[in-house]
Amino acid sequence: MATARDGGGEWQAAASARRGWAEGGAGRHAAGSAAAVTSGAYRGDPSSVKMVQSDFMQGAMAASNSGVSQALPHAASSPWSGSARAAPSSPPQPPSPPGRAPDRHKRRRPGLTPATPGGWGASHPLPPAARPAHPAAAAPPVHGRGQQPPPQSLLYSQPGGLTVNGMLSAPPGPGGGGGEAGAGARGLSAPGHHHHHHHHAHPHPPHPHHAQGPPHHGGGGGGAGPGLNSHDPHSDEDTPTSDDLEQFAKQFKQRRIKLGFTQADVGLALGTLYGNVFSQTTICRFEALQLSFKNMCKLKPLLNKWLEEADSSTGSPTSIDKIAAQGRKRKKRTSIEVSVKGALESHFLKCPKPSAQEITNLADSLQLEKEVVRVWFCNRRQKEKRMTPPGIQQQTPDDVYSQVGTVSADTPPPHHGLQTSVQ
DNA sequence: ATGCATGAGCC
DNA sequence: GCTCATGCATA
Repeated sequence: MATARDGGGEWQAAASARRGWAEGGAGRHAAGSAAAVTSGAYRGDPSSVKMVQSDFMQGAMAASNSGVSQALPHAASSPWSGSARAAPSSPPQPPSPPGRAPDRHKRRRPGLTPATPGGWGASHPLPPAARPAHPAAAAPPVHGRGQQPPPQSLLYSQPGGLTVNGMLSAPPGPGGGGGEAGAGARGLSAPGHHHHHHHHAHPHPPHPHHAQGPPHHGGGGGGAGPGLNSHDPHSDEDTPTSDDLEQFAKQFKQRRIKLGFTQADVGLALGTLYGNVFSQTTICRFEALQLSFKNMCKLKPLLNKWLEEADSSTGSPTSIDKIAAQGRKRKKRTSIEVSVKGALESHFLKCPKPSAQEITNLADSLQLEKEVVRVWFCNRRQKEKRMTPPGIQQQTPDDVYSQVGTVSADTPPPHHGLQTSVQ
């Protein structure tokens, strides 16, 4: 027990074999002594799982599956915004399964099911108070979570079958033109100066590891006066500034909540509207600015459209299901012990990018699988690149009565456990 | 809300 | 093997 071992090694089912997790790894993970445990027992039942979770509102996330995004390759590599390394030559070519021929290698194509009747694990116990008479077109959260979804027959899941409109193939962006907005822009500028994207020719971020200079958070001094910006953001379809993104994210969250939608609802709705489904996680991270700048830029237009849709509440019944999870199983999440985590962080401070050998040593000394350690470092680095470093808190307009200490002198709490209320 | 994980694309 | 986008599973 308490080992990183899987409950029988079955989680590796379908395509996971690629990583060799279950192949050669079977013998080496005697790891878990005390360093890491895989909490809970895995459920190898692809059909019975999902929907078991959710105490509050996370129901819909069960429905989201990685297979979806894979089915829409153009979703991952922002076609409208220049991407540093995302297929520069991939046209917004919507539906063409064979069209992805130019792929070099590893491109798995999950046998996607047309639609899953029970896929909509749906959402949430809507707070009656928060649910206005706005049955937005996006995600009609009318039926309870355990209930049968209405016999919808809308299929959009198939890459070739979707194309609800022409919008998919015609992103509002500059297309291939504005290709420079991408990676280089991640370095946020200090408030007061708008960063001008000067793409770095080399993969060296100007700042090794420290706060990405998150723009001022509405806090400001003195009071409830939000007169921070003279201009009105959230209207630009082109490369927004980090400040714009912050504003938009905040506003988006407000609206979303007012309309009574959960993050999961939105993620699903994006799928129904544009064919790109997103999980609760992603929406959450967007709102919290915990994505890379580039990623934020990519998502913003989508969310903006959703807002418009939801706002106008065009009562067009557009609920659909999404593709269900395939047999693909996932490695059980390793739970790294606190002390071990501390050790990892120490090493990270000294060396954010340890060599393979170092990783091996570290893994050995910590009694973790090498992969776990490697992934940990990857994730750690990624975290460093987020727009908003953990610890800062975005205050909602409700928090205008902040401390009287004027221009902030206190240290913000390490984490915010306070949400606006319902999710 | 977040930690660990997967996978595409790249080098 | 890395980065980056993304999400399942979990706290």
